[in-house]
Amino acid sequence: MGRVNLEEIGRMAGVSRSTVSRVVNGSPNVSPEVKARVEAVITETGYQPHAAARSLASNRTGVFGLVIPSAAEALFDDPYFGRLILGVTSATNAMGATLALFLFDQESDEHSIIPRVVNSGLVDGVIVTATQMGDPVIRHLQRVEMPFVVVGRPDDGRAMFSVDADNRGGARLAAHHLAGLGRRRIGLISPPSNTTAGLDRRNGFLEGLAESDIDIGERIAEGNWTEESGRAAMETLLSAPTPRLDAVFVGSDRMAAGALRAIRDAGLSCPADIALVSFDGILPPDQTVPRLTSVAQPVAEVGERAARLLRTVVDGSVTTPEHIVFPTRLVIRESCGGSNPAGGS
Amino acid sequence: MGRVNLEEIGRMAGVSRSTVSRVVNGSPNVSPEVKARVEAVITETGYQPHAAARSLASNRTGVFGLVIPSAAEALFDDPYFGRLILGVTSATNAMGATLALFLFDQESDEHSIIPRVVNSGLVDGVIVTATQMGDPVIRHLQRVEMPFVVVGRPDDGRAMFSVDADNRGGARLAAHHLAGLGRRRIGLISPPSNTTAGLDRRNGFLEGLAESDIDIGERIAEGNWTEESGRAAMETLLSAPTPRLDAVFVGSDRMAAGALRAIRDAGLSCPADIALVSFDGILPPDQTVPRLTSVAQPVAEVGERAARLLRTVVDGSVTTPEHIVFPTRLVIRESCGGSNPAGGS
DNA sequence: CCAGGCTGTGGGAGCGCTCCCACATTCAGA
DNA sequence: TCTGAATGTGGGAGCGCTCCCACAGCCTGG
Repeated sequence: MGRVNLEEIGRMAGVSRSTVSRVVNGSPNVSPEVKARVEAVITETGYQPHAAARSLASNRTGVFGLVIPSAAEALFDDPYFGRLILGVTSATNAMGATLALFLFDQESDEHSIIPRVVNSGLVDGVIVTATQMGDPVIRHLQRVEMPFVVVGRPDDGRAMFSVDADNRGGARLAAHHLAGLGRRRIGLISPPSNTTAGLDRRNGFLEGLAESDIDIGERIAEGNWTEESGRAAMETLLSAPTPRLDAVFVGSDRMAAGALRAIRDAGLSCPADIALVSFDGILPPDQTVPRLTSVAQPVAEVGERAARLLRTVVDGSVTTPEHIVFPTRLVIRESCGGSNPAGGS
Repeated sequence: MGRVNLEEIGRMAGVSRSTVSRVVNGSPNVSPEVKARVEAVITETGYQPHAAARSLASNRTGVFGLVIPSAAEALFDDPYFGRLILGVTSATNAMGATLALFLFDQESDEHSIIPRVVNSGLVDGVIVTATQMGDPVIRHLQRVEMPFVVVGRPDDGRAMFSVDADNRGGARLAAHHLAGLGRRRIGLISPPSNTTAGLDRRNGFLEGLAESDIDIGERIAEGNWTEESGRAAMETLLSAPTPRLDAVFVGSDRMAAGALRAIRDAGLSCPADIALVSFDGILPPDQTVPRLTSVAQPVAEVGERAARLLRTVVDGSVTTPEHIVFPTRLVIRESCGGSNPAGGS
């Protein structure tokens, strides 16, 4: 079962290299009998086209890159990236493509790897995630005209493709929900404001509060996605002068887990003293007490869609920038102290 | 900055294609002046060798595969895989290689993807993880003579390379520790026994108990790595006829989180009523109350080592199977109720 | 003084494909 | 009947490298 090539398959089937190639690639204009004969030989020999030869000749590799810049260490404690990868691989598997993963645990990696990847023809295109605003990776990709899709909302989004969840709308929902439960002294633990996702959740929430005629006053703190930062932020909010807040929106599940600890450590109860709604809907529900009411975003679907969109960009069937936004929805559990029409989980 | 090739670089530097190739690949027998001249042109043009052309000619791709078969969905809730990927990418980044990720969320993927990957010359070799005993993937890799390294202890390990953590030794430590704290009615929540890691942890623990002259009796249950299975297993142990156990070893951090919930739900306290030691040392400590005493394994190091080992296998500098085992160590926190010499965290 | 080795360089061949054009055959329409 | 398209097939060229051999020039030792 040593490697065979097109020529050899052709010899065995009594046709030429070209005809075998046409069969392999599903080109038209091959007679049914010949096609069947060639396919039989292919199955019999277990023939697989040589990836390098194919991509040298055709200038396509069938490999997509997934780029996760900066702070990889911290990121992997968040189930978000696992889910995203799962979504992307599910799409690439389905379309017979291969996923190459590029993580930068150090700034230096970024500068050495990006040029290598981009100029060596290793990948047909890349999916870029989790970029901070003004991230140089995106500018670099634009400059060299490598096809790419951004996961998230790019800060300068006119000239590129992106797939995002409706952070703004979801955060508004959270505000309305807390207001609807009668809470009035509502606080916010915002995700980092140097990311568009962070900004959108923050602004959407403030917008929602405004619509409910609630003034947030000074009850704003900011975290950096980590559990510890959520705890610290909650502590800050709790130490503010009275009256104490009676509800809080936390910009991510992981930060919410930290915030819950701070609430408990302060001798308070969630949801009785402080109602909490978070964002992501991604933590296994039973991992926290009480279980989190959270705005759920469809992370795996985002990844899947990004991969499929990238393919259309790569093969040129779509050329005008598309911005796909997935809806988010409020999943009500215990931490908000509100009603749960559906019965939970 | 359109693609330039070797020939063109050569023309610009006044030398031949071959000489440029020698410079790029660091071959000897290039005069210093010529080398400097060529390097200048390369820097100036930002030249990068074309990956496909190179691998077509040399039969090497510089791409390593990481294969994670079966049950990907569940797996990504466990920080284990994130850490492993981090370790692997850190090594591949350092050696200028690229990582291709192969996840099988469905059995069917496995059968369609493995042959494609293996026969298309897409990767130089693969790292295979988390295989159940008797997994066909490994046999397939052996049959086609694709270089590979197993993460974990292969059930039939004589003829292959592997990198593992000392599951058995770590579990023995756990047994000795609980025994040393004076606990006598000790139970076990074992990881699945169709994995070598599960078997090793189970056997190591039983071995440690035997060395401490403790009989485990009927106090054994088995989980499947998930938090929920840990909860269910603990429930089973607690519902057994008296006398109730006073300590338990849980085969993974995630299962331990579930077990803690079962203990709490039964109105019992950890560590006062039941001391608990788990395995992995991978969960952020503050994620559980009380914080877990756990046998820590160096997951990222395992991944890093596996990648480096794979490279030596691929380039033929190592040919006799090597089995690398990383030591594990007991990290004492609160859940065992024992002394913590180092003061925590 | 010359055979035989090293050193540095150039260029041919070929890796296994895809792309394109050439060509044979068939078939429709004028 | 003949022209011209549609259909099916073969083969040349070339993608950008690496590998290997050829060869010029120089140095060494008998």
